[in-house]
Amino acid sequence: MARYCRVSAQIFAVYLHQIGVRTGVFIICGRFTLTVAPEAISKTFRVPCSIPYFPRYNIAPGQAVPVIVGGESGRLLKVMRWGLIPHWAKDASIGSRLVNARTETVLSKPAFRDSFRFRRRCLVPADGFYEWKREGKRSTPYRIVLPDKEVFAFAGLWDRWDSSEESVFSFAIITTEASESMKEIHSRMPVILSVEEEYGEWLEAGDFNTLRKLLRPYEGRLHIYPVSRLVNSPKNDMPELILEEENGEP
DNA sequence: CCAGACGTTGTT
DNA sequence: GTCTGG
DNA sequence: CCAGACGTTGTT
DNA sequence: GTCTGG
Repeated sequence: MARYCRVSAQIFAVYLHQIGVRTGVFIICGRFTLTVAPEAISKTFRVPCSIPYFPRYNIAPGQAVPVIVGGESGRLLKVMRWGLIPHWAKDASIGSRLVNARTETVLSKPAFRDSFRFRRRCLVPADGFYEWKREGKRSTPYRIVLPDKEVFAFAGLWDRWDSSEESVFSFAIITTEASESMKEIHSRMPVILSVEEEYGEWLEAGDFNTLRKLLRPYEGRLHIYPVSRLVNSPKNDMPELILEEENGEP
């Protein structure tokens, strides 16, 4: 088994560049966390995973993110940009608006339906995500994790965009209405998949009923807790962002 | 026919 | 106010 | 999601 | 690329 070491942000950026994620046109960036080791991703999603160990506490749209896609020869981990650029787009900037896709309309929207139909579906590994609760003018960030903080996946869609200069792979995260526990914070939530059967179905199923069944609010137990406002800025990416605050409102 | 959009979120 | 970038 | 920009010219 | 609006 290969061993991984923690690498600097600079080295990680170089690595992303090497595997085809260009920093020029976009990049390097909802919000969610992915702090687990590559071994955990590999084990949970049954996919070869050779990315360096680089915990991320504040992943924002526009950034390069590892996702899992299905393929003829099995699952594959691929780094993509968050913010789907449809293959027909004239320029990449549309991606900054296609960060989420609604479950309710995913089959009818031109930007998403082909990805849904033609198996350009992906799993987006995460071990938590942020939502902001609005209270008047104030908004407070919360982090949502599974009970044991284990890694899970958002249901995603991806596409490939080709310009004369480059090919960009990008994805969007599917949303649905909030579950009972999430409604305290927010009216919507990402689609969460957390067991192997769901992973397989989302990547490989051809039947729309099977797929739509997966796109429901997550009713399992969630741990929801307020975090530091430092998370507001995508520039901040450090372990302190996911600490439990002592007295409720941070 | 061509032109223009193609998306979600939340708030007023 | 609204869009783009992260 | 939030933060930050919101512009053009010409020159290095 | 494909649909909607004019």
